[in-house]
Amino acid sequence: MLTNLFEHIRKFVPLSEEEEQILAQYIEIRDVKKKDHLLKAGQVCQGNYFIIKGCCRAYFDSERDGEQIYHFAIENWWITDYISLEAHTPSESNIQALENTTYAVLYRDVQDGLFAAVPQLERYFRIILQKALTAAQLRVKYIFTQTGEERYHHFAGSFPDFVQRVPLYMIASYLGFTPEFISKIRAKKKA
Amino acid sequence: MLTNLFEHIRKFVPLSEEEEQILAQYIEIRDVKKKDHLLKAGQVCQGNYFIIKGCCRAYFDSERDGEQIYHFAIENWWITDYISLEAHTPSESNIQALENTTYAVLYRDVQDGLFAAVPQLERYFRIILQKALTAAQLRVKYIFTQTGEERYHHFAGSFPDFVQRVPLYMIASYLGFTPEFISKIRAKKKA
DNA sequence: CTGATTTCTTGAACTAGTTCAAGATTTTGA
DNA sequence: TCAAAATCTTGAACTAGTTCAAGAAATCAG
Repeated sequence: MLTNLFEHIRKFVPLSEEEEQILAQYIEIRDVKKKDHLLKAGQVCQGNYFIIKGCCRAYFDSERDGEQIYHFAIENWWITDYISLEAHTPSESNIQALENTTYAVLYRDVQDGLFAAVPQLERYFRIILQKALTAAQLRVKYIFTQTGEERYHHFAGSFPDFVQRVPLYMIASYLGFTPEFISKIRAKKKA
Repeated sequence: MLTNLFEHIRKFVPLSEEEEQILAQYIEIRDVKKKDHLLKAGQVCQGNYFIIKGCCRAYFDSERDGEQIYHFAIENWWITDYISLEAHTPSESNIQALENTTYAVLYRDVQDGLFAAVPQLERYFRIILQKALTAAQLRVKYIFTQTGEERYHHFAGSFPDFVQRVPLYMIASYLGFTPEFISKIRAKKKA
């Protein structure tokens, strides 16, 4: 069940079979159905979620324009609300399954114990976080230097899987514009 | 000279005096004058910069709208181009001093050696990166849920130091709009 | 298989923020 | 101390993307 996670970790740091065993004791595996929530606004986020099978989105409800999606995750991606996780404050965002999903949870309150037992996991997360930060900076770059149309084509080119699996109006939300606008872009392309 | 850095590290992990000595051997201290570059587009970014005294910006040249600033740093902030640093590819961005600046460099190629010598620094960077990622997610949130006007007031409220130290047109760039627009916002407030 | 729900499309009126251009003010370096 | 450079302001014309409204198409649960 945790094979995905073990392999993902091995891309960055060594991990023996004994260490796999230890890790497994610190991790909880869960299932959610499509549309169920891994985290709801108001709850304090308790951990980091690794998607084993399925697809999720993280979003907040903004009074102005309904839901604003800020992150997607599919197989082998981590997803969480760092704001809530770090500050121990109630989350302002929701994490929801877009398909029936199996995921692993690493709870915040056991994380340091795990790092003490398997020190190179501290390194693994350092590397993962650095990659996530790189991606976040790149995202800001694209938001500011590309038009909506360019951003849509760029995203569709970079993540064709998402365009398949996720409704277009959610991609519109993630990219920061309206579903109507995405429709108009596509209409243009056919012509 | 490295007192700032040592204290910053101690906010997150313990650090003995012997470890300070070791760390100091891995770090290089540099000075740049206002307007000089810590990193220029085209160079491969070689390390992570910690601002001891001064103020810098990171930006790329976009053909569409001139310079796009994606990060500022003042005393006790780290700044680098993770995209270039991580992929070992020529940077598309520039890091420039906005004041005469003293900074510490941790070079990529000695970083692992340092972590081996002082393991809790791996943890320090994990924590720092998590905070940076949180900030980056928050930034995307604000970009998408607030109007330009709200974003300006929010930024000015959260980072009054920057509004003092950095020209307004650079803040406009960082927030993703034009200097003219920021002028109009301020004109409105006075009225 | 079928009605209900979810997702996608289209068009017309609209607005937040841009662009261009020019002048005013502030800061800087020699 | 003063000219040059950098920064900030203002107004008028403009545009990328929104909003609203309504219908069409696709998907889903029972």
